[in-house]
Amino acid sequence: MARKTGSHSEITGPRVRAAAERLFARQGYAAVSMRKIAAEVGVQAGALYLYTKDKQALLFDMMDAHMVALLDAWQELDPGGDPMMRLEALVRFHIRFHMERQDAVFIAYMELRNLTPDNYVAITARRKAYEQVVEGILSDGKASGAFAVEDAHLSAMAVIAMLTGVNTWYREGGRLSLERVEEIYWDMVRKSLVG
Amino acid sequence: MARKTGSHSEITGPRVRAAAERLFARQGYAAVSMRKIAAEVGVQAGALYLYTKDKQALLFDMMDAHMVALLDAWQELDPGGDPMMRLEALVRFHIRFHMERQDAVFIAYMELRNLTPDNYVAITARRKAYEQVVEGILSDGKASGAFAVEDAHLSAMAVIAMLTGVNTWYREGGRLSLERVEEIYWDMVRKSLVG
DNA sequence: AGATTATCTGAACGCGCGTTCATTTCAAGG
DNA sequence: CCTTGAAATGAACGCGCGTTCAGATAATCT
Repeated sequence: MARKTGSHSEITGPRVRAAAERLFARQGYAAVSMRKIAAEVGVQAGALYLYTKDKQALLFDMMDAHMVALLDAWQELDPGGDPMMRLEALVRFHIRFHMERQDAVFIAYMELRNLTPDNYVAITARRKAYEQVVEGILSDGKASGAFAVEDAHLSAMAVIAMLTGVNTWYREGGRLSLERVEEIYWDMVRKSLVG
Repeated sequence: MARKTGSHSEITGPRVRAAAERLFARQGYAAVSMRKIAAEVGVQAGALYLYTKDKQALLFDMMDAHMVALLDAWQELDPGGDPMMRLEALVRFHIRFHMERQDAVFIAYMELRNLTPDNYVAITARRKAYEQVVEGILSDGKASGAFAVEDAHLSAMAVIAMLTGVNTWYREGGRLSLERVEEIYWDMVRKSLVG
């Protein structure tokens, strides 16, 4: 396994990234050594550098890929049009997408401070783009009279925090199915935004 | 500065704890060395051990103190009685309390995985106690018909996530005063829970 | 089979880690 | 002025860190 030839690959090798993602999510970037990641892959530490420039690139690559996947997936799914329908689609999408990527989400939220300044700026820009997707829907709904929103930015942040919070408590096989959770959250979000 | 005599103090020295809290919040527990904390206090690393058993105790003490302060402060403020009034009091209290302790809150959420198993259990128990405060209010309101809540636990988690989320975006001197933020969040929470 | 290239090892580098402890500094009380 | 004991130093300990690289190994192609 490895890159084709010459200089190191632009994209972290998938097995290395998967191992790093698991470990970063469970123990945190700073607490995970290259040797631990290598052991998880079944290789010596030096071999990792065939797939990644350094440890920081490992973190940045997975965070950036996650944010891009989030934005792309929503663009694919965005029905456009009626703000109420768009928001419902987004709420359900957000919960589903985040629940399917618990490790990546955890890392995206917890490891921002371990990014170099340049990388921090890049990831933060992606986050802002997603926040503006939500804020845009709320603004449209406010303009059309569908939502009774005083401050679209504040409400967007409130909705995102609420939805992402599912990750901290929901466990598969629990009392509620994910479909049920989706339903109830959408109900709460909708009610909190209409007069 | 230091303990009275004999064995190390049960309570981390306040200056050491303040320095550790600042640094843990900004760089993370794993990335902060005892030498960095010592430098922040203006002392050599060895001197820290006059005030704390070890690095782990530094983390646990501040997290435990934070959770106890949260629970005590609410007990002091809890008006009891009408669930709607209690919930409003809690929403405003939660936002204010958390905004005044941004570092401690950040640590309480981010550093759970750096606790030893015993310490993790202890802190998690405190968290559950607070979650049950909120869940209790929602259950009462459901029973009395004040709230249209399908699952009190889920709604409690949703509310807590939404409220704590304020910490991630609110900055003093911004567009909105904290009073205004309190107002809008309470409005959203209330609407999301009534029919 | 032999050559070529991709893949990986294992040792090494300088460094900072958490923690301990004998020793020194320093303020206060007699 | 001398004693006491608290407060802090600074060196030391063994260890694991991120990263590099010369060399070994394994796969592929002619």
